[in-house]
Amino acid sequence: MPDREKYWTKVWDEKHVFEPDPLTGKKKMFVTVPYPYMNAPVHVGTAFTASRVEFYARFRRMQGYNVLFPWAWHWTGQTIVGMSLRLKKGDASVRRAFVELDGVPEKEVAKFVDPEYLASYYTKVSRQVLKDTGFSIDWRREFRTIDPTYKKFVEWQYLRLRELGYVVQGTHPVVWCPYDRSPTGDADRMEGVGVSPGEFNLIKFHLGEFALVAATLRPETIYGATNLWVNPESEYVEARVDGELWVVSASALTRLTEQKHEVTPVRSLKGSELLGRFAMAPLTGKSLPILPGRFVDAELATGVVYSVPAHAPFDLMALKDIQEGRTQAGRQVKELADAIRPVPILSLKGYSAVPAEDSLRKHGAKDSLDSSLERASAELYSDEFHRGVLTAASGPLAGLTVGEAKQKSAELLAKTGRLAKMWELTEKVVCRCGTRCYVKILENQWFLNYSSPQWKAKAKEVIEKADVFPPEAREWFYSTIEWLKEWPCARRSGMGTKVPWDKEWIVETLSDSTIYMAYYTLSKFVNQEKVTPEQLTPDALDYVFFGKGNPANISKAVRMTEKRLRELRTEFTYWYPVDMRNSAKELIPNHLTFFAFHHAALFPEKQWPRGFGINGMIQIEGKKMSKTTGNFVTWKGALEKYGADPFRLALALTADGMDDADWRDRNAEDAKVKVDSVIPFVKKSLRSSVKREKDVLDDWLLSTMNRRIAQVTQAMQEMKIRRASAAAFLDTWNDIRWYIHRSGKPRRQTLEAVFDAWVRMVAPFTPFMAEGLNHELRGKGLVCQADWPSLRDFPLDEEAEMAETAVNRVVEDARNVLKVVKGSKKRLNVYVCSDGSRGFFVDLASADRLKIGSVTKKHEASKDKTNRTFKLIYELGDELVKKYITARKFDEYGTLSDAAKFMGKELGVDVVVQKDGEKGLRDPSGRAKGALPMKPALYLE
RNA sequence: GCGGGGGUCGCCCAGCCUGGUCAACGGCGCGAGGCUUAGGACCUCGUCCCUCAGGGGUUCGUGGGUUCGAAUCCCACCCCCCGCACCA
Repeated sequence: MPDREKYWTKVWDEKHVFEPDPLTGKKKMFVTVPYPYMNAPVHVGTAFTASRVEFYARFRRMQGYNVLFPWAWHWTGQTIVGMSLRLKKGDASVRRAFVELDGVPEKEVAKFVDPEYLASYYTKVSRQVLKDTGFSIDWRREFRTIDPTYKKFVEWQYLRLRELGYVVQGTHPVVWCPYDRSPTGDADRMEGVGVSPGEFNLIKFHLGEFALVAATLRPETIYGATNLWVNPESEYVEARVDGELWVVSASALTRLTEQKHEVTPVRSLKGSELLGRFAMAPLTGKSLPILPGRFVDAELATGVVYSVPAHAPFDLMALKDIQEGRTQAGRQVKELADAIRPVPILSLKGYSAVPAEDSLRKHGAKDSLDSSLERASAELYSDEFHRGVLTAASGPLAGLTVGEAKQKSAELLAKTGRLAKMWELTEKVVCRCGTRCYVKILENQWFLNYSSPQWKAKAKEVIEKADVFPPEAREWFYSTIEWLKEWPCARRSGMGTKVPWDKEWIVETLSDSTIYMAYYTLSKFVNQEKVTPEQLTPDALDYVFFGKGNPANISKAVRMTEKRLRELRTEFTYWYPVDMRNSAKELIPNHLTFFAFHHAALFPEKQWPRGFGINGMIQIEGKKMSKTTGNFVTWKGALEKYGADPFRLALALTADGMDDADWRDRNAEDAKVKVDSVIPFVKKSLRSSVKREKDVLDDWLLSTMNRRIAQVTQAMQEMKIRRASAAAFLDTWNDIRWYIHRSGKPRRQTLEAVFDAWVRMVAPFTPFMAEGLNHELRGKGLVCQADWPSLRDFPLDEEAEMAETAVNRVVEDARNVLKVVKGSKKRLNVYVCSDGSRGFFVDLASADRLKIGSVTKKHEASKDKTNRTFKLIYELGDELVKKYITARKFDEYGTLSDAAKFMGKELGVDVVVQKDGEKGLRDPSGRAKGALPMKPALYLE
């Protein structure tokens, strides 16, 4: 860490500048960012999101707000525990990620088998990184989400939510890992990401007194069934299921148990024992042979399927496997298979009568285990679903579309009593631990009832009343609120807070982080050891956060002084509500909306969040950041490579709105060069400056500063960090450069005033450099505590601005001409328009359309310029024209004459400015009379 | 599929809400010149096409439409990104 950064960090620290306490009468600003999850060190994505709040915090502080920017660490949940576990089991990829991507030393990794150690290590590293980056955080309020006091807070929150009826119990199917004994979300899966439970139809085929139970998603094909498939190698069972006798795979039986069916096994048998027997189909009454299907997965649904070879590539192929000898079969079984012909039951344009045959030909599968059959099935099914119509072969389903027939067939089957349902995964799902998952019905789970219309309405109100930056994000919140249903808010495993009334469960991590911002007001006291976990009873917290109850009695009950208790309350009411919460857009559909829901439920309107800031995701060198591809940059890595200020500036300049931010080394290097050259530039400029009276250029620069300050202020208030930082850092710099270039002899007093404002404008972005520069310019005080630049110090001067515009327009026009004109030219004649022409322009621009006639009458001499003048009025634009009309004192001729030397230098020719209508005019080509206001005539010779 | 956001002159991106000031801001890259012992950095200019007078032509995903006038408004279509839940 460079000395400059170390020095100023220490100064900020010693002066406690970022440790705000309630100050009566001072306006406050409470800004937050979601705490990062400590299964990894913070990375540039975290930095991007958090830096937006950091810039905003520093900006608001300079605007005079008492700003609180706290920080904490997210430890709760399954992920950290899961990673520890995987490491313990010797998973090489986790270890590699720790060492190679996160940069953890080997001897530390060894200790990561303890999840709390893992999290504490990353917390330690990340905290230091944030400090080194110069974040203006009040570290006195730091906490981890497994702290006993935090748990007290969450317990209290859930007790109250439950009392309000927002926590309900329910029974739902989940993707389940029997090894972890826990639901398996996408993040926990090795295979089958995105797969969710679906309901399969179980169709019972009579097999003696038993039912051979086949599973299908396509009951509408029942009329095309020619046979049944079982896997000859797999275990099957005869069992009593919900009072009936079923034959299903052994695996199916355990899963049926998990789905709350009543199950008693009778005897097991091998799949092969079923081969060659016949089972009777419902609806059709056909007797269908049971054949060996090697593709049948006993772990999926019932391990029995029925065969529709006309429409299912798998079935047709499996049949051919037997017929062509690829599947071993006894003679009797083979004869049965040989006799089977596909039975088409729907017509499909673009296919022959047996679509599965076409499909097989197209995809060229070699046997029924060929993986291409997956694709073939999906494609054929999609076509059939969208375009297929059931034929007469389907009896009562004839004429229906596949979608309609699906429903109708299920109804018909249900009527015969030969339909049951079973939850199943449409694709194989494997847990990170390597265990195959299935669907389990979880009973008596706890849910947050986001379905409640009243709650939804209130949450919507929270968003409606808050600022949302950028405004496009608002719609996303509304649709999320509409769309949210019951959210399972408790889990069996992982770190976290136990559900206070049901200690078997742990509050799920997205649900324990919804109102914790309130806890920052308390954590200060906890860290100062002024409050213990035991004191944070629900009653005490009711008082602190709701103002409920009698503080005298409560303080006695929890053995805390009443004064202290009231202090906690004061701290909360001072800081709340949250004024700005910023996060990446991916959190809109969950965390940020939950945050709105929970505040709506628990707090009165005046404590609802006031502002939401949303940013895009981070990309690295134009590609998605990803640990698996190694396209990953840690915050620490970037910080050490470029230094705090360049890192911050590069982040600020990356992106605005919900656009994805692209982290590129080049940009960071560029930012470093820029940051490093500010102070030398300022020093050099001041050295070259002179003490003198103000001229029009000084007025121009001061006026331009006014506009920059306004622009930056506005952008910051709208969380347009990129725009703000670009204007503050780069555009202002260019303005100053232009002034120096244009003026030749910059005025010292002007530069001093401008630099003084500039250093304050860039301070939120590059605070270390700014402190250093401020120290050199002012010699004392801290720029982070200085006032934000005031517009009043930089008067607008429209005439000075117009003068610069006039000069630049001439230079631009002349360049155009010089570019086109061949031959060497020595002298540029600039003819400013006559007063008459100016009067005509003014009258024409201010006249309304109908009175143009009288204007032209008044200005006989300028009449033939009417069209060109109108065109010019359009070209200049309303704003400039208005300015021109009001600026009576503006002297175009004087301005351009004064700038003649400058223009000459820029253009490389002598510039002579004259005014049309003056006597002694030198006008060899007769162009002078064509001059218009802000558009002098030019003549090169 | 559903929901949200986008597609702009080599690249990144501003403009779009509130139509004309838009060949379209800014940055990067590239080219020329300056500065410098040299390089880097820095400064200036140029960077869609044509043009010996400040002009003209063709552009803002595609195709239509509204309008005197559309990057901006309307309709349809194509493409990209994000989210879609027992998980941070």
